[in-house]
Amino acid sequence: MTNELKPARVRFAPSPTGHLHLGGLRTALFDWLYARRTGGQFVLRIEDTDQKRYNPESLNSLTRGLHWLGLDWDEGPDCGGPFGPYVQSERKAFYATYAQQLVDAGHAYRCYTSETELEELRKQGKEYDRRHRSLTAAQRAAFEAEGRAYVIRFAVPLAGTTVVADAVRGNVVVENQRIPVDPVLVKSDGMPTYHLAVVVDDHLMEITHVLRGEEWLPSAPLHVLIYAALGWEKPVFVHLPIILDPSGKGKMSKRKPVVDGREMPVFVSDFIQEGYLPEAVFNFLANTGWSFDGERDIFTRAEAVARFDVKDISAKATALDYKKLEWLNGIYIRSLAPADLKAHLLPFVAAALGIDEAVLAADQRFDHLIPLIQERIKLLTEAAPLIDWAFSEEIIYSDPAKLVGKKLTAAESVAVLKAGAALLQSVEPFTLHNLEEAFRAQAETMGVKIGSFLAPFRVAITGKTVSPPLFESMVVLGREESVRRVAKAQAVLESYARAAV
RNA sequence: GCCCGUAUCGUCUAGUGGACUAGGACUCAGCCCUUUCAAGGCUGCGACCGGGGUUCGAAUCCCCGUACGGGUACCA
Repeated sequence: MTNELKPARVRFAPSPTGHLHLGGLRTALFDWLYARRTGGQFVLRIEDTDQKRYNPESLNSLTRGLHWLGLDWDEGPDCGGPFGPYVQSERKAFYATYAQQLVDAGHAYRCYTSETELEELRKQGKEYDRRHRSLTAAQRAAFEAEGRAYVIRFAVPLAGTTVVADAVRGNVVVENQRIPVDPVLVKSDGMPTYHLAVVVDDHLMEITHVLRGEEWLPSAPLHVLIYAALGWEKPVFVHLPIILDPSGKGKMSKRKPVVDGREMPVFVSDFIQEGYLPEAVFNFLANTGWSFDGERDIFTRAEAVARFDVKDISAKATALDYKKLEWLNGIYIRSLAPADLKAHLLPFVAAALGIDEAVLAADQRFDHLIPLIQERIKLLTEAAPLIDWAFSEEIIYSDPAKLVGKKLTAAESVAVLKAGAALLQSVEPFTLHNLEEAFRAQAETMGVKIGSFLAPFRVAITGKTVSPPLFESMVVLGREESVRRVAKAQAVLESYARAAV
């Protein structure tokens, strides 16, 4: 298709403080979508300017999460690029240079107020009072002579307004007086704050579109002011709507929300662990805050890339609909070729059953079971409980009453089981078709509805009242084991029937 | 408190002044199919936050109110 959009340079700039969150993943996804749509570049940059909250493990989980979703970047800490380094802690020299430039131009100043002094102000309900904004040379020299630590603060204009041009909201106008009083640009430890670093890096890396969460909108005017003070051209701001807790009240937090009594995943690692397919999460996330069109909910990566545009992003915060995500995951599971589903299922089922992956992979029963459960699961984790019976040595009929078919007495169920056992032994060959034919004929002969007739066998074979299709299950198990289970069930039910009388 | 943003079925959304008796999807209910459970098919319930304007005409534009969300750090 013709590409009418200019190639964009976008970046995903997470801070490595913990696990990658769904909201962060969505931001990364939109970044990627826009870069790919326009034929531009997707840059990964690590914003680790807060050494107190730095968590070295988060970088791994971050790249793992992005790769899992199928996102790739053109420049970043791992692969380098022409605008490196891509880790902010390695870019301190840049920030120092531009901070000094701002100070020299009178747009920023050294503030010697200590954190304890600030704390006292705060206790009195006051904010910073710009006390060092216009120090005389002598005052400044005195502080320096004392060896006092300082921060560099931005001198926010005392009057006027600042306009943030946001691609999804239009112009947001803010009075400069409402911008927080002279925000810190460089901390006393020499590290820049987000505000300085993000502006310097986005400019130096030639970022054209800044996609980030809406929580940044309030500080965007400050950023606009910094761009102006430095004489730089601004990027296009695209503030993405916040992803809300499923209840719709409040941002998603680290705490797992509970839906229908179940705890739902919040970190990307949770989604991986709980059996979600990356394609489904991709599709779902693309639909939160953006939509393919009014009619289709399901689309491929390529289709999303071909249609994505930042101007179509919604400004409305969205509650996470886990039910819909699960439904979508089910759709994607059903669309998988059996071999692919097997590959996805292997680690989950092997772990749940306590079987070695290689052993399970070679087990023919597993192959035969997969098509039987494909349309019955929404999550990969749901497979094991559906097929564990096929791999257990012994079925325990702890509740013999379950072996009784609907509208049947225990004694009648014993008779059913007995008749079926005979069939299991005689059917030749032991195939789906033959079994079904024989059982249906027998049920009719005995005047029992097929559903009731089969119920005792379902429990005998699988130990459960809900299972994959029965005849298929018997075939998977084989004649011998099927006969053995039915015989045991029959014995259990007989003694239960006797006791009941 | 102050600042900013947002406001269509319970949820995700389509809708950019007339094509809207407001469309799709999830959820929920019912029916069909059916060896259980699913899957699938069909049907149904269900919304333009309120009030003022502007206009021949408003879900769509403006104002006020309300509600919700976000921000208000030497965190990002």
